[in-house]
Amino acid sequence: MFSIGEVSKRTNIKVPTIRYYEQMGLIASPERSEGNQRRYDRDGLRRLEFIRHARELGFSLDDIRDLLRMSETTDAPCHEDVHRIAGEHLGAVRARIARLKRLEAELERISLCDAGSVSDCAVLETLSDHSHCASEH
Amino acid sequence: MFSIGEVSKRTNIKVPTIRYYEQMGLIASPERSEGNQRRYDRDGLRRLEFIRHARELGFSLDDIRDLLRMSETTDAPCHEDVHRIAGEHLGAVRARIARLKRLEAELERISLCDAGSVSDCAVLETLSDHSHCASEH
DNA sequence: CTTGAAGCTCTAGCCACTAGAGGAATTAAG
DNA sequence: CTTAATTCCTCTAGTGGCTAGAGCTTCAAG
Repeated sequence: MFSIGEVSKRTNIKVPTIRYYEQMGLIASPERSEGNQRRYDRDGLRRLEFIRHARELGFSLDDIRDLLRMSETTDAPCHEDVHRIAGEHLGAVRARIARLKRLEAELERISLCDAGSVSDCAVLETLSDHSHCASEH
Repeated sequence: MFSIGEVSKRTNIKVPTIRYYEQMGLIASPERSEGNQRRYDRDGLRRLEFIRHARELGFSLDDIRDLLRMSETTDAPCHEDVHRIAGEHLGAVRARIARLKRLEAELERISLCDAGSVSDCAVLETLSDHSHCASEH
């Protein structure tokens, strides 16, 4: 049995966040000690690890609720849903990467321009004038 | 003189967002018509374009407040600050790209695995078991 | 002059936490 | 066994960056 602090250390999820997940119905209310403190078992720990991992992958708490529900039942259609959710998410992640790469290029241009030659540095002009952009966005 | 709706169309910033920026002190309160409606001039428009562009580059409203302040004064140290802010931001963007690429790889693995062979599909196991990850995160 | 779109202010909601107050329980040291 | 430090509890409120809606007023086209 683990205290919430233990679980926090093991999962790298902050204590208030664990309580928040409980409140949001992502995890069941765990048993309590005589003094009303939360006590988690291995299963609770696993569930939180699942959640943290899915969060790192960028899934919303709503998605995770679905994924967790699916992970409890083992029917075929549910698993298709898992693939659908992951697939949708993959698209979004790819779009974000593409977008960030454009931003990277522009920021590079901004932050590498010579900071010494003050007056003709185009940083702020770049920020205000869209036509300076290397790519549209 | 442009109405807030005009400005919204020209800058692609939604009307309530423009009012929000005013409330947050990012733009000055514009003149008003006789009937108390906001009227913007070219300068107001430019300022909002600056903001939108900086937002697209991922700067926070706080950063943008600084950048705007700098864009009004033209001293050397300020411009160095611009470079610093942009540089810091570049680092963060690069980190995000790297992280997203790892996620992309993992999501690819999840969403491409055969949805037909149900029972031994490792999607949910992947989500729960960190050791399956191709790279640590 | 009418009507419908667009404007106004104000409050509240969104997500996923995070912070703080004020108090109770647990644990390690002496 | 007692003390002191730490962790835990609940509860409320705040964060960023908007977004939505209610209920009203103003503007512009026909």
